[in-house]
Amino acid sequence: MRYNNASKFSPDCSDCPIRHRAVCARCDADELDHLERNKYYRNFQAGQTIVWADDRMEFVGSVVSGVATLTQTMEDGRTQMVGLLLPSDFIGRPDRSTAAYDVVATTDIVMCCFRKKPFEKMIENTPHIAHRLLEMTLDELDAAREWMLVLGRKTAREKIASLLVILARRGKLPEDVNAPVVFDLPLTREAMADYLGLTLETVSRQISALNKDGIIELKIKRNVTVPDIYRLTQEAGDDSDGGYLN
Amino acid sequence: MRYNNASKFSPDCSDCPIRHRAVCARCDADELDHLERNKYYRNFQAGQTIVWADDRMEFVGSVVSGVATLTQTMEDGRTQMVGLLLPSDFIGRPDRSTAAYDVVATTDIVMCCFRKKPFEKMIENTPHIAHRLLEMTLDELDAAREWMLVLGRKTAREKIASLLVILARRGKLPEDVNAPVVFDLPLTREAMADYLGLTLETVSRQISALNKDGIIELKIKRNVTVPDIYRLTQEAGDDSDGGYLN
DNA sequence: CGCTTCATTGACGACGTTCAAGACATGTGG
DNA sequence: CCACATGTCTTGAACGTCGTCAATGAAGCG
Repeated sequence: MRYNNASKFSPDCSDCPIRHRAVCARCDADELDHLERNKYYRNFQAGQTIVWADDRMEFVGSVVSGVATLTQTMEDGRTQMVGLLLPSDFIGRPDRSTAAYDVVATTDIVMCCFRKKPFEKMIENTPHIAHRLLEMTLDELDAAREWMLVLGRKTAREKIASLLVILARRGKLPEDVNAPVVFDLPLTREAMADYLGLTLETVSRQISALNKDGIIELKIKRNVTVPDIYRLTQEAGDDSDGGYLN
Repeated sequence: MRYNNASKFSPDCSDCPIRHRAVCARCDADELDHLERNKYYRNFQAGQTIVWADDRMEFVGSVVSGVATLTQTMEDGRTQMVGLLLPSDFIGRPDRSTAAYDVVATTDIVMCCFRKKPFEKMIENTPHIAHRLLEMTLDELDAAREWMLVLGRKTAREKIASLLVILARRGKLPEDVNAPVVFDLPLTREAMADYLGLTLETVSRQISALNKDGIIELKIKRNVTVPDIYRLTQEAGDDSDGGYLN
């Protein structure tokens, strides 16, 4: 949406919108300087595949703006999304030459990239990067495990509510916990289905049901208003109200 | 089974059965020396809870022998296993004071432990440990994502077959890929159900079906013979035959 | 305007859950 | 040695959630 070409970004890391959350979060001025000299921006359009599973991966990088997905596909075509990449999330694994999953941009997206070899050297020489990368990986592992509960044990309605809770929280600061939340869905019904282990028809039906029950309000198909986050959280089955995961 | 008390282990890391796979795998002699002075062994019996979710975690450690599970439980009692911990796997997260999940021993188990504070210092001072821990965490993340596909998109029969493939491979070297594999199930039907997002009845039925179809052979309830791993792999839906994940 | 993509809704059926009974193995006490 | 209890597993029958197949609607675009 905003930021649909790389030139909109200054090369100055200190202005970067993901400065304090990305893999560079713990770096000091010197380290940032070094990153600055090696980084380059890349743009991808909505729907474009950023990386193909099993292909050689010659770069790694952070999502600066936009949304991407990690998906896995079986030979008969069944697909499961295994990661949702939002701004500040990291793509690519050091020490591995090929990608394990497809990475697809679901909106226009800007990435801050590094060639893989130099980045691996930086990890070795810059403990702050290595440390932050471990921290982020552990957070992703927690998120994946949270999602395993959703996939394995929740009903269709709870699954939809769980996804909406995540999307509603991400981006919003927890200050106005009780204020209505409005946001656009960055995913199609099919992508949501792939995330939740459902069919797109079931996703559609459950969203309609939540709408009818007043848990959410849909004016336009992709725009959601959540009048009461707490009720939505209850529908998700996560009734331990206060706690936000990260 | 073997190793049901700590005294069976020499304090010498170089004799350790998980020496080359655990968090210490990359350490040199000096570093190992330091670990040796700080480690201590702990035993847990089958069924015993090693860590309770949300409890304070004052140690971290590696599974030396035996099997443990990570599980998550909803208020209404639904539970989902989110990790299966086999020898060399690591328990505990540096930089976090409380456990995120229940950790339960499903067999008698021996762990090689470190108090948390000293271990965090060692991570900072010993890049080999930090690096290996990142590597292991990335592997766990891949395993979790693999499991998300199982939970979200596979049928009950494929789920059971997937679990059996993992258990059959782990421990066996891939040299005799085509030889029959025999092993004991370290999990009850209920634990398998919790792993797979099924009920224990469905697990039982599908195991019986695989037995009837000759994919596996059950003489005793907990002992499985796999005459042809390739057929089992096909039943799991992972027909890209050769590739073992790690 | 037709074409494509995305979403909604209905009818029907399959797969897995739920509820229930019983089998099997192990251990305890009379 | 048997009676009885307990935990684990198996099997059956009925039900319900969600998937499948299909038709229709809504929005964007050349």
